[in-house]
Amino acid sequence: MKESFGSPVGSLAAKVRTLAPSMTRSMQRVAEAVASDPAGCAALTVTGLAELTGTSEATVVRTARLLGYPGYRDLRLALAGLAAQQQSGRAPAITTDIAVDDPIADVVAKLAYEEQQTLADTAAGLDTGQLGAAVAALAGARRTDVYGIGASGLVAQDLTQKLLRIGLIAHAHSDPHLAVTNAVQLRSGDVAIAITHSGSTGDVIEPLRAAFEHGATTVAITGRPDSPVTQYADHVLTTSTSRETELRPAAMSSRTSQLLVVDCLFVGVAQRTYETAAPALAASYEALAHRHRSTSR
Amino acid sequence: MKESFGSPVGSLAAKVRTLAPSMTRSMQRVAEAVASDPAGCAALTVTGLAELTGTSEATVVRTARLLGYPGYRDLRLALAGLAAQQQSGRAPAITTDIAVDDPIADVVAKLAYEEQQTLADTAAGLDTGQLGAAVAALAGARRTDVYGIGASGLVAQDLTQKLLRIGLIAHAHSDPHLAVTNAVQLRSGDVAIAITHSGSTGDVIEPLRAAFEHGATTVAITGRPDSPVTQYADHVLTTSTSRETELRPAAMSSRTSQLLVVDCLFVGVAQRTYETAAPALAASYEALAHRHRSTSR
DNA sequence: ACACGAACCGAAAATATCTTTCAGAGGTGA
DNA sequence: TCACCTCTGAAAGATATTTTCGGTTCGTGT
Repeated sequence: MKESFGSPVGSLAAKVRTLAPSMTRSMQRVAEAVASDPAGCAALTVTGLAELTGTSEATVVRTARLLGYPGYRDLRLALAGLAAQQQSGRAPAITTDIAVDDPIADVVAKLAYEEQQTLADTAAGLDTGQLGAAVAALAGARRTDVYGIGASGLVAQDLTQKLLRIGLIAHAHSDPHLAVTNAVQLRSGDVAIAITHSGSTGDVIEPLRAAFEHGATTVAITGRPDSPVTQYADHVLTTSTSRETELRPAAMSSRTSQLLVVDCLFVGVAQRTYETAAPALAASYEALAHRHRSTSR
Repeated sequence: MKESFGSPVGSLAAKVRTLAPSMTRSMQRVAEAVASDPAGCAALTVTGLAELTGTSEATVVRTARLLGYPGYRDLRLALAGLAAQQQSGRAPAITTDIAVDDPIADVVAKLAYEEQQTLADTAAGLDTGQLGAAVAALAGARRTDVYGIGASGLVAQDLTQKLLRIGLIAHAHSDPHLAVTNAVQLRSGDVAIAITHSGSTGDVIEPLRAAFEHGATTVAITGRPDSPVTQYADHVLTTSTSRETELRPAAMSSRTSQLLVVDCLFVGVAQRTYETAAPALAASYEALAHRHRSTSR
């Protein structure tokens, strides 16, 4: 650990210019090659660079020394660093929508970027007071019912799976009739959660309303804090709504957003019930282990 | 495969995580050293790194190979690049795990940050060649079956819902018996997709195998590119594996990662079948409209 | 013009670094 | 317990880098 790498990297081009006059002709050729294409040169060995510049290995090493590195090896390392910086400095520029003719690599980048954006927006817009209240209710609930339909139905199931894993009693409903029938069984101390992006999915509002009227604590996870579903919700958790495009329907970003909220609920509840949650998690992990074929390791 | 050198540099930590389980003990030591201090390791020779990790040169080289570089020299170059990037990119603040006594606001921030990280890692690690091949197969398939169990089952359903929306024929199976019974109906030109984080869930492997043996095009979405499931997969899509903690089980990040892959598949297919996909999307949107109560706006 | 010396340059030797091979250690399943 | 198989590091082998050293060029003084 004797040596920090050769000086602030960005200055390489400048250093070449400064030192150029004091260089011999062949060294100048090497220096210029290095300055004009750091990435390319980083891929070359001494011999390669010597050939490229029409000089010898010795000259390459001399140049490296002159530029302030102990030898060619270290110059090369610095070059790789420089190349990486240039690379990353290049614009993120993924501002445009996904187009029909985008190459697949762009699709991946854009989708990832947009979902990241959605997460950031959701986290920023989430009311921690409401979240805390919902967590408290869940942690103390006798049982919990979750309503969701379509894409939101999957989120409802995700939440249910998680809660079951830490020993709580939870059910997900996507059949509106069954949901209502179950909702009327709820009473004070129980929790009902409705998940709907639009906030106006009748099939989800009805069961929440039934639960609300029977005295259960109700929670709505929706992208529209002013929508009908919030009428019957004691606590409203707002998901973010991002601009939807033809190739990226709203369902996609709302799902990401809803899942983050659900995760927050889960972790919050797990914290509050840590004494029972931790062993329950461990137990369910154990139980699954034997369902996996032994792998290569 | 064309793959330029050492792939997008930022993905190194992620690659270490996905590959770690398939590594031997000593290789893991090396990989961990490299991931935790890229800059430091870039300054070391093979011998130095071998000594530091208490292993041999051979092991260091083996590790470099496993990480996808032709040899240690190239790993070292990539490391130097990574170090330079970190240097300039200055790390964000939230590094610690979620603790039992974190206030709820921190939980939100940390979860959002970690999921963003997961997305970035996944995007970086995704092989666009494989993805493109899978998309092509899906776009031309007579029918598609998707297998997934537990948390992955929800992802399977999500994919199915999406494909149905653009007019493709797709089914999600979480019952292993039914899945196999259906799988043997598949034939050349059909597609079967298995989703499993561990890659060794027997109940998901069996149906994929059946489909594979009956000539269907098979795709595996897994976090373990070397796991049993890939034996029967024509195309392997790798999801990222992030460090799991007690309060944030692996299922959480694997789900995020899987969903991104699924979204990419969907958008890719929608692009390829735009002529039919666009009207189908519009139609399903229309069909749902009347199920929503009119809102205040 | 010629001789001399100093700096420059590259071929090849010397050294350092990286890669491969191989045989023993340690573990696993029958 | 034994056979088998994988993991591991020591050492041999291959490359890459650095150093040495003698030939060449170019400028300078006579």
